[in-house]
Amino acid sequence: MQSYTEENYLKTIYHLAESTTNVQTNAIAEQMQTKPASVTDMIKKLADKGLVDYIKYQGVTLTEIGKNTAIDIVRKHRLWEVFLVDKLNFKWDEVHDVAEELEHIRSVELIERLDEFLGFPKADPHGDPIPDKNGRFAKTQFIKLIELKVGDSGTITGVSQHSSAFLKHLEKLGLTLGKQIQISDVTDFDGSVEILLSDKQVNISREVAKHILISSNGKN
Amino acid sequence: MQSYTEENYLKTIYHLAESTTNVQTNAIAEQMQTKPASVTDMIKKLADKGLVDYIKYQGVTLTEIGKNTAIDIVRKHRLWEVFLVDKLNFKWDEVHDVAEELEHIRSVELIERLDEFLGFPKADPHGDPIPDKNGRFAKTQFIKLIELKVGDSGTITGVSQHSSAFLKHLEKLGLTLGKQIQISDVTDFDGSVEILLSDKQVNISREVAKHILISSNGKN
DNA sequence: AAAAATTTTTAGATTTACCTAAAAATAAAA
DNA sequence: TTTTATTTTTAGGTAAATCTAAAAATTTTT
Repeated sequence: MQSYTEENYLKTIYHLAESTTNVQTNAIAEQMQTKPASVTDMIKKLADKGLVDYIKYQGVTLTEIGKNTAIDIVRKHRLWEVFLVDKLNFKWDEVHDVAEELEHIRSVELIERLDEFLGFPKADPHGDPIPDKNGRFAKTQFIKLIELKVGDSGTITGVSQHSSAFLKHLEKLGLTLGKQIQISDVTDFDGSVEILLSDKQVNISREVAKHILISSNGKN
Repeated sequence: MQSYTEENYLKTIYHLAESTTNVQTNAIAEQMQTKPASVTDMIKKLADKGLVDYIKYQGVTLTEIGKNTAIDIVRKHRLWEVFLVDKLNFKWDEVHDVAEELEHIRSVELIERLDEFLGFPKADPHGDPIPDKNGRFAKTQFIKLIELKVGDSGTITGVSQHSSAFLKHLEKLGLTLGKQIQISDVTDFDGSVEILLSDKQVNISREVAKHILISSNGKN
């Protein structure tokens, strides 16, 4: 059994490991709003518990057990987000912080029943896949909107940024999950992208385009 | 903002204050499965924060703020219990421990929406009243089954013991909330009570009878 | 009202998760 | 390949919540 803090470290390492093999101390510290020295302390503890593999100065990787633990927390986080949106009518930009607390509630029974109550959802309100109770989930084949070329089209199926500010912005522009879009133009000057969204032209900054995930359904 | 631990102390003091004016150190320690020395430490802290009034060797009482905080935690606990039973099909003897964790989730919005989602319930699965968002709730006029006389009848509307063992036992005997009962006999020897429950005779020990709460609807 | 028993508090330690400041290792630049 | 910069670790310390053992206050009993 891990403390909330340990769980948060494991989750952070898990997410960081999606883009690098060896997760670095500083990256963890930045993500967790703490100091590198504190991270080193905790990493040692997690290593002692067999949840991470750790070589001094080389960063960490999750062990099998550590990874499963992290995935379980991610599962809980995402299921709670679905609950908040589907049942309690929260908006997708309001759920993150509460789910961040709820994910630590320890009851296998609770989560299994919640999963059932929600109808075994496959994705959370941001399009992220929800692992099943064995930790399995489909590797999603998303492409970042920024990587599409003029003429390409697809469906918005996810976002890679969960901040309220970002999500509210998307909402305002009408860029919500499930919407069909097509790239009409990419501005050389600032890299902003002009997209066609149900007969309407919408311009989004490069920064925004980086965090919208598309399931591509047709090349130019 | 209080720590989980502080919240648990406040809640415990609140419950103990239902039967005594000044809550004693040892009583808190016993209830919280900790040592009196730890209780003294925490009481000082709560007193510094203005949540309890404390005179050395004289026990504590909750201040207005402390009481409101405690009531809010009780509200959350009971709403979560309703959620677990009504929505996730937990049994009444399975909810206590999970609710004990859920009650600490800090989000006013979450609780208001949960309350609404559940249809603003007035009582939890054990018959305990749920305070509204202003902390108000009806003082319940329960009488302990043990205090009834032969011939008295009433409805089971609550229990004053939430342990799984006790609740499972009641379940087995058919003594659940809403059931009509009448006292047919009280045994001199061991104080056990013979009751009439929908044309069936059921015998319960004095210990059990102490923890069943009846809303009396007729004297002998 | 003294003696005995109980309750409560104090004093001093421990553990967890942090921190700062300085040292050590690694990586990047000259 | 040195020098410089960056990253990471170590050393030593703090605050929260706990503990044990002993002292102090209160209550009960004789």
